[in-house]
Amino acid sequence: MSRWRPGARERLEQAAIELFVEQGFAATTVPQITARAGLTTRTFFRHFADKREVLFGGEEIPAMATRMISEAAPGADPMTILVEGLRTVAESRFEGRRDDLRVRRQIVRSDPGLRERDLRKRDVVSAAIRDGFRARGVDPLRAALLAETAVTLLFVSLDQWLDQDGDRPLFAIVEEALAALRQAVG
Amino acid sequence: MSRWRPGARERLEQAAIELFVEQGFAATTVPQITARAGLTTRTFFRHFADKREVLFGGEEIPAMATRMISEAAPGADPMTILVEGLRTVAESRFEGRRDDLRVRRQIVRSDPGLRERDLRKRDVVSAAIRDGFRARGVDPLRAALLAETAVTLLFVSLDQWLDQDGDRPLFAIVEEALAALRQAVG
DNA sequence: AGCGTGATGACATGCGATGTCATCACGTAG
DNA sequence: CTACGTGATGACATCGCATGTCATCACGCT
Repeated sequence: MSRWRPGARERLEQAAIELFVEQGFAATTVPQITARAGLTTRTFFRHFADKREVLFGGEEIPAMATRMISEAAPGADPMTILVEGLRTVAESRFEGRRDDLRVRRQIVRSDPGLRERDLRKRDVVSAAIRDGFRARGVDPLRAALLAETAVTLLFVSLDQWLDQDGDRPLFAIVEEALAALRQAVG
Repeated sequence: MSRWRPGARERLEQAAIELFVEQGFAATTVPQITARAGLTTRTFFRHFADKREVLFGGEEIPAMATRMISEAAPGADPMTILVEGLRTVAESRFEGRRDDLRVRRQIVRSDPGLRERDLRKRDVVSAAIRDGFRARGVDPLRAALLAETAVTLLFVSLDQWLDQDGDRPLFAIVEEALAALRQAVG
């Protein structure tokens, strides 16, 4: 084995979530997190830019968006690309993780600072989609509107999906939301 | 005159914007702002919850949204209420302030933390619209989608409006964005 | 065996943010 | 005219986040 136990980042994420649930985000200090993970404060900030970031590790979704849009068939309709992308993201990144996501949502809702960070992460997704469509030649206004709409559909549906008692698939709710949106604005 | 020069809040806002332009948001300390405004650090935090908030003083837009939605004609179509609300906000809160808003946008763009705060302010607007429609009996899914769409239309259009060299009215761009959205999702 | 590399620990520091109490001017009641 | 309440501000202290710097140690490569 190496000098240090492996998985420092994962241990920090786990310890942080535990402490946030136990005593709240604001009441949890970084030294408490690192103590539980068996590391030092300085190491925490080498893995995460700030205390909030420990809850928002992944950059996979914007990367998926960029890839899926750039690899779509040359003449494909943007809205078709969008819906297929939403299906892929819903099924690969959210489906089957409802309990974890509910815990996360509860923590995020408990702190305005975490809500801000959450919104910025969504904005990064939106920017990736927007830039992806622009690279395909979609005009900037439409690209921006499509990107914002995609993020709206995904996260409004995500909230409904986490609220429900049953187990309707997330993407079914996304499709329902899209139909509702079309009716509402049309 | 009173013991203290009046307009402490306005002086702090003015001094902060000046310093942010001169030397950047991160490089500006609260003591620098208060020194220029002739006040103390403690007084700054009595007027603003944190350093970012000095750029986001107004709560008028969510209040306008709540009022306009609740006072609309009983049977009015939600989308009609929305568009009329966008017209009112565009003309009363943005039109004629392009230079100020450009400076503000530049400052906000220069710092990720300010971008986060900006997104949260938009989210407050969205929540006000959503709750307003729910109070009218609109079903929750549609209320959330309408609210997010309204915020998207307003701020995507605002960006285009600040980018343009000419002087098309903001609301004209909002209408163009709505047409583009209808075509894109329909 | 020696060296480079990368992750971590140890130490120091600045600033944001907050709690507490004192100070002073104004308005109002008596 | 005096006394008191009220509200804004100043002065002081404190905590925790965030960051810079250097040392330490294991591993892999040569």
